[in-house]
Amino acid sequence: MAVHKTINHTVTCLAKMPGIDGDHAEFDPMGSFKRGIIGSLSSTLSVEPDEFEVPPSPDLGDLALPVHAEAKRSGDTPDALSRRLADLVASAALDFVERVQPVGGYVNFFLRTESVADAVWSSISKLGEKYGENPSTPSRVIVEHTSANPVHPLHIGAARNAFFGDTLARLLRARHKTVTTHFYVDDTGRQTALAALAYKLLGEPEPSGKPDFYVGSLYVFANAFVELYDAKARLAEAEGDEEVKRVQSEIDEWMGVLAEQSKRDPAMFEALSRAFADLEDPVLALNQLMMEYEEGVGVTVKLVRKLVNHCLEGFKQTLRRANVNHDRFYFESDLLWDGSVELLLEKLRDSPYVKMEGRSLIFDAERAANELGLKELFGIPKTRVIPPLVLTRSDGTTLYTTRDLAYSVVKLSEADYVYNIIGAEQSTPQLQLKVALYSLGYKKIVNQVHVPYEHVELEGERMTSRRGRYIALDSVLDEAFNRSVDEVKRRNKELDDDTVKSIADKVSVAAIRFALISVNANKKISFSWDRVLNFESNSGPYALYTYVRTRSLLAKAGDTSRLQPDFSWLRSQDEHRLTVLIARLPEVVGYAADNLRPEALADYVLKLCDLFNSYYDSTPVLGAPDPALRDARLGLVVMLNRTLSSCFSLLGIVPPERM
RNA sequence: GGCCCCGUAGCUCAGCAUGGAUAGAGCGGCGGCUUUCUAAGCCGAAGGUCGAGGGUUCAAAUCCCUCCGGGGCCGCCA
Repeated sequence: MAVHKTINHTVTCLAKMPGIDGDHAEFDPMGSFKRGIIGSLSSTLSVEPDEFEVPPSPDLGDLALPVHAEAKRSGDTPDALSRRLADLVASAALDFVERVQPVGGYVNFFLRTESVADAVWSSISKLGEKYGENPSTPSRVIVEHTSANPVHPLHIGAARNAFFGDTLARLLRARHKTVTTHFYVDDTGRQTALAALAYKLLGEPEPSGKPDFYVGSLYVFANAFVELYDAKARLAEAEGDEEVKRVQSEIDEWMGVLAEQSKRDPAMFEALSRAFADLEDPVLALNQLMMEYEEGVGVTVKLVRKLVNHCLEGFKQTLRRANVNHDRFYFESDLLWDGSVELLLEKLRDSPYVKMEGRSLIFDAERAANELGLKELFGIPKTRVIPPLVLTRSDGTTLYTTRDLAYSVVKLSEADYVYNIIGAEQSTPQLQLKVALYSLGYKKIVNQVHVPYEHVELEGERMTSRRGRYIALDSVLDEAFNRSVDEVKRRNKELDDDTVKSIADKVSVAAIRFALISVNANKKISFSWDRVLNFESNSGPYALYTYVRTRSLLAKAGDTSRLQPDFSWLRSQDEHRLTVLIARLPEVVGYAADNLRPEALADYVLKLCDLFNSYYDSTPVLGAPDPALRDARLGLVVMLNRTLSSCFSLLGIVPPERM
């Protein structure tokens, strides 16, 4: 076909131009156009592809090259320079450039719809579901995410972490990185010991109900009983009215927690209040359990691992439901038992930046950072003071960050880059960790990045797992599912129950993932049901709905596999804009992955949907007045369908065939 | 007190990395659209001292400084 000759001609031409990577042209149509333009300017000016901008309005073109800076360098006026460059590009008569226009210091390029569509069509024909991938330098990457303490169900805040990490991993794979996702199981801390203590007191029964919820209940009770014991002891020794008042209010607070939790699980409350009352000293029992687990004492190891695995089983069920995947669960305790932590502690004890204070070991991160020039290396201001890091408790047991040092060494031995999705409140310890490891000679730690995210708040307060005050991801999934079932039934009365459920399942996950991923990670999210159950514009379900419209069109069109559209028929503004936007997917993927900003992809999806829905409303596809026009529009729908599918797969959502 | 993050329309958010062309969406409110491919949709009008003030620049929501408001962290939680 003539059309296909044109495509191949365009692509080969680009591939032969200096500095153009043939393989890359196949992945990134827009990039190849930029390179083509750069080629036509090369006699006068050297331009990088990323100097191009997207004009603020499509009326100004599809690509813009700002020349203010160059004009300043060369002593030209921006106006004169942009006119000169525009003439240069025009005289090159690039077949994909419809028009070049110099406007106030910019050179604006209007691309030919047909050329862009041909390039995307060719790319999609070759790549299929890989369209959107944007290869970069290959490297091994570990993304650690979720990593919630295995003592309570995943709440909606942990879900934000999980969705962010999972989406980032998908984006990095689209950059052709070799990605391994890790869930770091913090099974050695005080939190786990609390739940384990309660579990032991009950005689290690099989959990009733979903296991992570069962463990979560143990944890809230254990924590409350221990806090109460501790507070009461302090009350006995409290001096002065103010002190007494303060401790008393703490006691009231924990009594309140017990009351709330006992309503949820009266039987467990009864059993545990007796068991804790019988304990001579719960704090002592707790510390002993913690110590035994760190030392690897057989019965304790069995107990804690059993409890932790119950909780992880619950996590896995929930995460599977939400399409979140982890390649590996890494147990923190293993690092203690195989001597990795001790090895690091030995090195640290010899470090000039470490000293004993009282009975605990302290690392002077500020001095280390200053003497080794690490603030500059890590890109933080010189004025930022890094507080000292406590490495061991007075009883010799380790703290979270200390164990995390050993874990970081493991991760860096297995990957070139490490992204840790961890709450913003841990910025300081994460920085201390980098300084400590660098000071011990682990220079590769510069490649470990703490990716901070802010919390999901509940009615203006932080959710607290310790007090049992949180919204579980399971509850949100359930609620969204029920709501989706209603909506699907209302619109599709003829569907059988299984189909309805299958659709509702996809819609609900899309709603939640989309809602949480579309807000920049360093902004707090205030949880509201309205937000996560939003099925209208700017939502996951809206995007799915748009996709379903394309599905439905394609299904009605019959077999499109041999479609050979002549895109010269695409002449409307909407068609042009849609085509150009579709062609931008690879660069959006590149941007989102490289800048750790998955929300950019969500934003892109919404733009595509808005444009298409408006087009759909105004323009008949199947009923187009001419068969060739129909095929061209159908071809556009095929490309949009492919583009949305690729986006969904990157966002971890699965589109239904109808809804 | 020191440090980190946030502050854009009534509400929820894009845009800020690499300054650039009239600051964009959605929700809510207002007014319309369904004999036509799924109305979870579309179209229209309204709504902004980009927290405040200074500075750098031909050009600042974007960079720098100060201040205000909210959140977080600051020695044995994670």
